[in-house]
Amino acid sequence: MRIAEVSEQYAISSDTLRYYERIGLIPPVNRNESGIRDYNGTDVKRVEFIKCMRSAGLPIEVLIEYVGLVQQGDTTIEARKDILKEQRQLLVARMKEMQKTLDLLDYKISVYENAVLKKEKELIPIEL
Amino acid sequence: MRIAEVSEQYAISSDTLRYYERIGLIPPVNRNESGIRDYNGTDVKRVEFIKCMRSAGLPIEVLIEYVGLVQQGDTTIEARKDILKEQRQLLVARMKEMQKTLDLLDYKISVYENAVLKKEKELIPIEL
DNA sequence: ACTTGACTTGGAGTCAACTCCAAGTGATAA
DNA sequence: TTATCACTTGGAGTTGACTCCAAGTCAAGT
Repeated sequence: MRIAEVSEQYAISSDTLRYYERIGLIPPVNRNESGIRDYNGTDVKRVEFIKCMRSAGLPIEVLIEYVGLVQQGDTTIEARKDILKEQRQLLVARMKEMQKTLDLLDYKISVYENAVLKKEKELIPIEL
Repeated sequence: MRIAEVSEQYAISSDTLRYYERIGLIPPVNRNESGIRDYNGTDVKRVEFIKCMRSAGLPIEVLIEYVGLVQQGDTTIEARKDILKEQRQLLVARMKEMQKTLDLLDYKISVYENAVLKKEKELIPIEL
């Protein structure tokens, strides 16, 4: 799979994919004879994983550490689990914050809806 | 209320509070005789609102637009409602993404837990 | 043979949102 | 009176995460 295909499939720009590789978030992708990236199944899976994690706001630094540990093999399983657990906890905290904000937004929107209704009533006398 | 108190109460740095005022996210706060900010109830409420919205990731630009409309009075109620509704929808979308990520994290963590259990079993022979 | 188009690189630029700094002021404590 | 301390300003610097660019390579189509 060429970079443009991966880019399209996951809606990540080619620039970003190269950037991820440059900073070590994705290990060096294999190249064909003319030096062009050829993403294999493992590469694509990793892109998918990164995309998912990034979409939830996990920092790139943490993800670099995590994929580094994955590369190092089974001895790092505990460390990897710890990272995921910590990020999970931070994610839950962020979601709770967002839920609070959502509740406030819903309340404010309902207040505005009522304000609009009231205005409409004023414009249309009861007799009609 | 002096800036340091507001800062402490809402865990927002004084620098950030001054920054918010400078960019128009908070309207100019009243000063005492020596030019020092004295936040009144309305100011504090606004800080609280901003903090809540920012913690959920609503962009500063959007919030500036919103508080600008609030300043302009009742004629802007529809526009304000539209902004809040749009941001609500974006927020729900982000939360859905995060829920997907949370599910994947939980799955991965459970896989790691099992891997650890398996390792422990290997170390402790059945006979014991 | 030449153009087109997708790729390559290293490095610079951008953006949002802060965060820090130097130099100055004014009220209180020793 | 002098030191301390919280505040003030305008402006510069930082951070995280991209995003863009110029110059070059290579394979395929006309």
